[in-house]
Amino acid sequence: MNPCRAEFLVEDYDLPATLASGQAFRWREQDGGWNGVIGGRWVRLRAEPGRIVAETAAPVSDWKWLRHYLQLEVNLAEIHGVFPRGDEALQTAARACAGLRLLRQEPWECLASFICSSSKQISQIQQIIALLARRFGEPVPVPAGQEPAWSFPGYARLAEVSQSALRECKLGFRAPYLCGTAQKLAAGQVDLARVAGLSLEEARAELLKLPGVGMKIADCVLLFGYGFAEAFPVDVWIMKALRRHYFPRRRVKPARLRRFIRGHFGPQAGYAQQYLFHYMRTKA
DNA sequence: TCCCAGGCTGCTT
DNA sequence: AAGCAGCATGGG
Repeated sequence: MNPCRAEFLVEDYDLPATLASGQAFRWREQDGGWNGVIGGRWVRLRAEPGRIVAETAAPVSDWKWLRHYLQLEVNLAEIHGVFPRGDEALQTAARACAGLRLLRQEPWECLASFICSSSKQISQIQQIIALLARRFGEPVPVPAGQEPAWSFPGYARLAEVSQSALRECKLGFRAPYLCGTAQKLAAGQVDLARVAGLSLEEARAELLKLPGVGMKIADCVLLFGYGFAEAFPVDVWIMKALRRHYFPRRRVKPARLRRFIRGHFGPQAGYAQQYLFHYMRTKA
């Protein structure tokens, strides 16, 4: 098995911040690089000045899948350019998060990951996802000397797994959610491929049919898995940021908050959300 | 020991 | 529509 290597010229790409910002949960830092699995391929990424160096275990002839995952073609300046002008809090967060990008993940893995995420810290989500892959995924080739790695199990596989087996992967009360969602997908009651072609509202409604999926998790999948740029996941950190910057010492009702988000952040609300989230979590 | 974590569900008001 | 307990598990 010949390892394979490629270089991608990038401007304005903060790889560590991107891979560790709570969007994806399979990246591990090792010796100054990041090891992960994308779509059944082991990948190691390393940031160098002006470029990203990628190594795989298996030969690769077309790197389109990685360019897409990393969203290399996205122009961050254009995105920042449509943020609301007078919003100093957002501008500050965006400057502090320069080079942080939204990844484009496989929808099922993204969905399953965020079902596991509810009321968990990022480090614990990483542990859960690692346990699921090791136990139910398929081994993937890795270069000599590297830790073994597994693909993320498909929903058909998880649909035949017992809740107690999932609880052994530390899912806790989320076990029936992941189980139920996998079974519903396996039964064809929701089609993840079809979601990509729907409007934001229709797509969200479709995901909300799945057990364990509420507004927050649905918007995470819409943003990180499907690239709906206006999706705006609201978790406890974003709530803190919104209250601090936009509703100081006032109590905000959920309906009003949703209206504010829709009206204020604009067509790239998802990026705005990620910057506010990352800034609040790491720098504020 | 206590509080909290990239929440959702079902029940009450 | 809004508020809230309960749900596992582990970090700080």
